Amino acid sequence: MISTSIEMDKAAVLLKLLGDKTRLTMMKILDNHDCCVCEFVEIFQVSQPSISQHLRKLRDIDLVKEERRGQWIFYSINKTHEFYPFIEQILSQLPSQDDKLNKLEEQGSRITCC
Amino acid sequence: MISTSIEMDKAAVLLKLLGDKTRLTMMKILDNHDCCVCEFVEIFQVSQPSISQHLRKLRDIDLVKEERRGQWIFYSINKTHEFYPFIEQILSQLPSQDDKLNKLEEQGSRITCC
DNA sequence: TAAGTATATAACTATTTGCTTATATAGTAA
DNA sequence: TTACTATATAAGCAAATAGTTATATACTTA
Repeated sequence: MISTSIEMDKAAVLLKLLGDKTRLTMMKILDNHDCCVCEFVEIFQVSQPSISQHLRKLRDIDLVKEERRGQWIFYSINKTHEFYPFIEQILSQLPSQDDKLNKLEEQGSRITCC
Repeated sequence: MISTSIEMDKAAVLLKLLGDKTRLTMMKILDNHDCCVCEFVEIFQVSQPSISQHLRKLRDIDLVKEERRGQWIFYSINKTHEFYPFIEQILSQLPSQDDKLNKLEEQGSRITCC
């Protein structure tokens, strides 16, 4: 059946996107907090373009939204995505990543940046 | 925390494995039925080595088990896997792939082979 | 035993991926 | 305006991926 086939296609695409530790952690964080690019750069200790490219992949299929706030661009989860319930159910089974944001806060990186 | 990090690692590895349409469909089928290699070859219309290689990846992290039955080697889901509940919850949200096995049955491929 | 069938592995290839550095774009503030 | 900050994009590269064909292994059956 065509609809079935399309859904498996879409599911595989989503799972592949989540099948990268950086993106998976991003999504887990974004599920509870909006974040800007520079925060992710700090958290993952990779280059800013690398973070931008991960976010672009997530944005390209509408999993996340971007919103400019002054100098910064904040990313948030798109909870209206057709597949958000699917994604959410996966994310809910992962350990909280709040410690990473807390660490930023302690460093002052969260406040400085956003 | 190290344990958290390890779990995100493992989850990403699992999701990456599921993030391939062939393997995802295999897992969905195996969740309800044992299958042998030649059935998958018929279903996916790719070469036998390609199927063997996908199954090997799934077996390498113990997601599936193999069992010889006479001339054939049957694969089944390893329901005792530490992460099986995680996997199962994903698979449960996918459309049934039974039509693919039914089609084999109609062709006589299922009976002939296994 | 020899021939046939099922599966695994090896070797190769084209494509995709995730990273990097360099640069472009866009907003902020002096 | 000019300098600065935040982000995106381009280009290039090494590694990973998924497929192929050729071949090896292992069981079945005559």
